[in-house]
Formats: sequence, structure tokens, C-alpha cells
Amino acid sequence: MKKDINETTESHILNVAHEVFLKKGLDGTRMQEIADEAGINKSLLHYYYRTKQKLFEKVFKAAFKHFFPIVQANIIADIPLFEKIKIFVETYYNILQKNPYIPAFVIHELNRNSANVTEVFKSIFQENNLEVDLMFDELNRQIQVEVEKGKIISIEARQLIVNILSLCIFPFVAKPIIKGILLDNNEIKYKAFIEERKSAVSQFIINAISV
Amino acid sequence: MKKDINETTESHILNVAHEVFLKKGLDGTRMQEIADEAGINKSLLHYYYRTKQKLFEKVFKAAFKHFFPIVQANIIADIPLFEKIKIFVETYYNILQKNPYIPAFVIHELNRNSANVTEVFKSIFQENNLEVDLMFDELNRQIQVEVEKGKIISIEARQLIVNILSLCIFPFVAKPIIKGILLDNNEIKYKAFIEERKSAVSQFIINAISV
DNA sequence: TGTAAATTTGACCACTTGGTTAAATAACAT
DNA sequence: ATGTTATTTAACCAAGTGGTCAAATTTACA
Repeated sequence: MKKDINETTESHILNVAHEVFLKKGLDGTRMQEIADEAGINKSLLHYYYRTKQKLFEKVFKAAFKHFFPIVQANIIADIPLFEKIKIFVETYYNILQKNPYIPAFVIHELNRNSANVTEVFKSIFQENNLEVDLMFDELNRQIQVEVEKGKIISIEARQLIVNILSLCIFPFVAKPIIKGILLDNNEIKYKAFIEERKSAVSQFIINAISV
Repeated sequence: MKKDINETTESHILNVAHEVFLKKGLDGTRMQEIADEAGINKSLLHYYYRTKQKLFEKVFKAAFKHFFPIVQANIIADIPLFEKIKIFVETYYNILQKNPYIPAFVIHELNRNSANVTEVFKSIFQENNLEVDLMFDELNRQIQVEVEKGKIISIEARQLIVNILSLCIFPFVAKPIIKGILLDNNEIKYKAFIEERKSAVSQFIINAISV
């Protein structure tokens, strides 16, 4: 990875580390490889970030924020439910197309080290002033209104959100399987497959909850 | 892990290796740890399995087969589509509840080393005499019949299968997130959340494709 | 029982790993 | 120019790492 002319060494290291960690994970990454990839001496990594763990945590936190991006803003937005779903799915697919490897990375590292997960969550939610419970209360209320209008079936907000996220994220983390088994290992077919889902998935969800 | 009295050392090693690899991944696993966990000398691992890579491949292949278990048999079964979906989802959730960490493991290792993925697929499909294309042709035909009867909307078999697998598998690979963020880090709530999905997901899917 | 084969072990090795340290260089203020 | 600080490097280290090997032990069996 080339260093931008107006980029500090410190942030350049972070960019390269992001690239390598995402591809190889914490355990699979060597400090030497990051140094080589960044075109610098290995000691410089430690000069700026002390330890591998600290460098990794910086990268992980940033990646995690990408993983939970517009979720909250969209969920509590004051727009009709079906529209909300459409916008969410399309926005999320766009983000994932730009950052396709983040979900698999985050999921693996969380499964690998679920001990301090909660702390990471807390610090991120505090920084961004997120209130998860309120978010779901709000969504549940909106759902309830539609249910009483007889427009949709009853569904718990958390289950709905997990369904939506499943349909958005899984095709990216399972890319090797989908592409390799279902799509002749053909990248173009995979791209088209994903592209089709941008609209198909929201329609699928809306049908699923429509009465 | 305790060795069964009527278990050979060789298969005991494999069981322990399975346990450790699943938890820590290829890169995160130390041969010494497998040896300790199995209560044997490290040299014995090499005696039976030559290298770490070879031991890993044995474990991975077995895990992968669990990941793609009844899929095929169910897809081509001669039963009504809606029933097929119900049975599939419930069976798959049961398997996942018994092997909750296999999907995340397989997904991570595939993403990490997509080079020889295709070979692994081929050898597994040959061993089990699977014909993916025929499988989907069959399912597409069944879908087409229902479409013409005016009972369901048109959907490509591969997209439908990916939707189903997404809704089944994702809640397991994303367990730390779902449990940690949505469910107060409460294991019982998570268990209940999954349990509810066993029937809810198939209903969700059936609604989604019903006309 | 004796002995050949299979199993298991401890000692060892070359190499890699994350991390340290002191010295060298560049940047900068006076 | 000169001293001061920040950046960068090369050399090095202790603790692992996967893997080997010869010897010890157990098992099989004639």
C-alpha cells in the first residue's frame, strides 16, 4: 500500500494494519508483514502503537463502527416502515459492497475473544451516544401501529432486525461458499447475485411481514 | 477433553483437535495445546498426522460436511414446497444448536484461504456424489409449478436458498453481537431468541414468497 | 517366553515471533 | 550554526513455534 504524500506515518501504518488484519485476522497477522507492506522498519510500529494488541484494537474498533453504521439512525427515523426497510437494505448493501470483508473480520474476532466484547460495545455506544433499548422500543411501537392497522403481522423488533441483518450480511461473509458452490466460482455472477439482492431482499422482507 | 475408554488415540487426537481448532482457528491453535488438551506428548500428534496442516485439513473437511448436511437431501425431496421449507429450517436449526461454532469456523477459514477452496468442495461433492446444478434445477422446477398455480411469487432457487441459509446461520455466527448488544449479554435470552426462530423463520420465509 | 512391531516419550533444533534498545538521522527552534 | 526533540533504523533477545529423532515403553503374536 502506497503512502499518500499528505498522510502522516502514523495514520499510514493504521491504514496498512487495517488492510492486513482484515485479510489475515489477529492471529494470522505478523508485525513484520505490516512493516513491509508499509515500507517501514518494524520498530516503528512499536514506536507508534506499543504492541500488536494495541494496534489491533485501534483497527478493530474502527472496523466495528463500520459494521454498525447507519443502523441506529435509520431505525429511529420518522418514515413509514416499508420505506424504512427499503432504504435500510439498499444503504446497507452499498456499504457492504464497499467494505465486504469487515463483517467476517468482526465476527471472527468477536467469536475468538468474546471476553472483552461487552467493554468494546459499551465504549463504542457511549462514544456515539447510542441507546439500544430505546431504539428497539421505538421500532416496536412503529410495528405495533402497523399491526393494529391490519397491515402487517406481529413481529418482535429484535427478530425483525436480525432477519434483515442476516439477509444483508450473510451473503458477504459466506462469499467463498456462495461463489464457489452456487455460482461456478465466477466473480461476475457473484457480483450480479449481490446486485439483484439490493432490491429483492427488501421486497422479500416486506412480503414476509405483510398481512 | 477426556479420552473414551474404547476410543483409539488417533481418533481421540482428532476429537481434541476439532475442539481446539473450532475455538481458535488454524492460526490461533498451537500443536502443544492440542497435545496438552489430549493428555499426550506433542510428538504423538506428528506421529499420527505428520503436520499441523494435515491435521487441520482432516478437521476442516469433517466440519464442512456438517455445515452442508441435509441440505441436498431435503432440497430434492418430493414433498410440497412449504412443508419442505418448514422441515428444512427446523432440522437445520437443530443441527446448528448442536454444532453452533462450526459455521463461524468454516466461514473464517474459507475467507482466510480461498485458494484451495474449490478443490475441497470438489472432493467433498465427489465423495458424497452431489450434483449442485441438478439440485437447483429441480428446486427451480418445483418453484415454477407453484408460481403457475398462482400460489407463490417468482424467485430464483439460489436466491431462495441463500435467504433461508442466511436466516438460519447468521444468528449463530453473530452470536456475540446479538447476545451482547440486543439481549443484555444474557445466555438464556439468547437461547430463547434462537428457539423462537425455529418456527418463526420458516413462517417468515413462507410469507415472503406467498402471493 | 522372546522378539518384532507399534506406540509414546524427552531432548533437541532451526526458525519465527513480538518486542527492546541504543545509535543514527531528520526536523526544528533559538 | 547549535543544541533539542521527534522520527527512523539496525542489531539484538527471550520466548515460543512446528517439527525431528533416537530411545524407551507397550503391545501383538509366534
